[in-house]
Amino acid sequence: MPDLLAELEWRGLVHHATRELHAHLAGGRRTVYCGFDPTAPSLQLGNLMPVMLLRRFQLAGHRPIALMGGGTGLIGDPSGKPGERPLLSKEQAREHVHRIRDQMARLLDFDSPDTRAVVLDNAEWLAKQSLVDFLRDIGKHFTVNIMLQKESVQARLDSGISYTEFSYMLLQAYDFLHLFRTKQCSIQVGGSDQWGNITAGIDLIRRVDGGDAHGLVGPLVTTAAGAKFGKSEAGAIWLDPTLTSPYRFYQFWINTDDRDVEGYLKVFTLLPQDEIKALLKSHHKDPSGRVAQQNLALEITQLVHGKDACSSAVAASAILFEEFSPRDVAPSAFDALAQEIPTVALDSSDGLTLVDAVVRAGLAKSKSEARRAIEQGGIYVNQERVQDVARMLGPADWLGGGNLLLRKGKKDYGLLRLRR
RNA sequence: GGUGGGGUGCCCGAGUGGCCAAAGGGAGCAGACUGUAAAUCUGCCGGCGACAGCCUACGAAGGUUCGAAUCCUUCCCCCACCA
Repeated sequence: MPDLLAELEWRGLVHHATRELHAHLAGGRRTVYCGFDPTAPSLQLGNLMPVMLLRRFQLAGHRPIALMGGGTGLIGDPSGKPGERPLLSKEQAREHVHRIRDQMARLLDFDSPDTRAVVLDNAEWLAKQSLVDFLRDIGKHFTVNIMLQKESVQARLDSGISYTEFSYMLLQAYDFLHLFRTKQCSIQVGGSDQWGNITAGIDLIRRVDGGDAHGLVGPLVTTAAGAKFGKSEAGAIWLDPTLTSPYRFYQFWINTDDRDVEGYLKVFTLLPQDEIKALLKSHHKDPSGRVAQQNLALEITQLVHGKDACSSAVAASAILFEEFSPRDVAPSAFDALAQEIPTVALDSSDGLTLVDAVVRAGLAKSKSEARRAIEQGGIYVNQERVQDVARMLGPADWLGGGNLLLRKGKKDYGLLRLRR
């Protein structure tokens, strides 16, 4: 078995790990889990690092469990949150669990006989857990003193934390114990904010069962520019293609800052060390070639959205970002583009002003904003800059049977199509 | 419970009767430069608009005034110190 831990170290994926994890891993095939609370209908980029951790364990011969937080999601994890958050409704949680469960199908391997991934939902055991039994069997093993010392709680002591969120770590600890007992799961991984919750579980397992459990958390992924990782201007980048199109997803990675690309290749791709080193070498030699970004985008988009969707995203990017004249583009290319970039169908183009078109295409929130963009030279009709605020759209603007490509700034596109 | 301070645009933060759609900074957007990068520089940055202007905005509701973010009253919420 290859040395997984050394590999993870090299990738900068070990922010914290229990001391004997190395020996534990060397001892044979282990079962490892990571929890995902259904706070949103889809995983987002922030969840990708832990997912990839599971995947790496799996590739190294261990068995992953993706645990859906159908139960814990109802409580709310205070870790890393500045304040109390509204509770998720039970229906919402159920719906989210359902959708996230489906997403896992592509990210982990569910077929290999020895290391087949499993998806579980902690609602299965938490929902029917009796309060009295829980307090007697689990609660007794925690002192409030220790709980108060956890960073996630400390951070909230003056802004306030409800009893509900305060209890969260007990539930997560109990999850670990449950999986330890029923699935022989001995390792938990997660993001760096999960360390406190994970060690709570490890301690519980030792106290109650005298068991030996381990944990590992990855780094807090950052951007060189100091912005939150995984957010674009438009908000979070989702793994669900209906929430963030594969094209947009691909573009997100293509735009990676030079300073971040090395870390991202290591953290998010499955490319082997020598390939990453080679990529970085050519990247340093000629950053303007953006080989590293391209490979990064390609790898991750393929992994998350599949080969076909990825090729479409690449194709669309080629059409939009390589010199081309829209007037020469075949109508079928517009059909392809319509799948990738925000597209609006119109019934008629009568009396349509450019200002309205820009708003309709979602490139501006208001007419004022659209007007401003035009005045500042930021709006392009079929790749040609238009600065006339009063511009009307006429027949000459509609290409290939009713397509009009709008662009705002360097890389924000929208397609208008006439319905016929 | 008492006393003092405060709630301003996406965020921070100035403004104490008209010159305030509200200084300054950050974020964001556009332009130039470039490599769909970073840094830098320039412009923009409530809405509507025939660009003259109109409407909505400074915790909430009332009031004073020709005129209020700025004064008064009540209410809600924060913070500090005291007990």
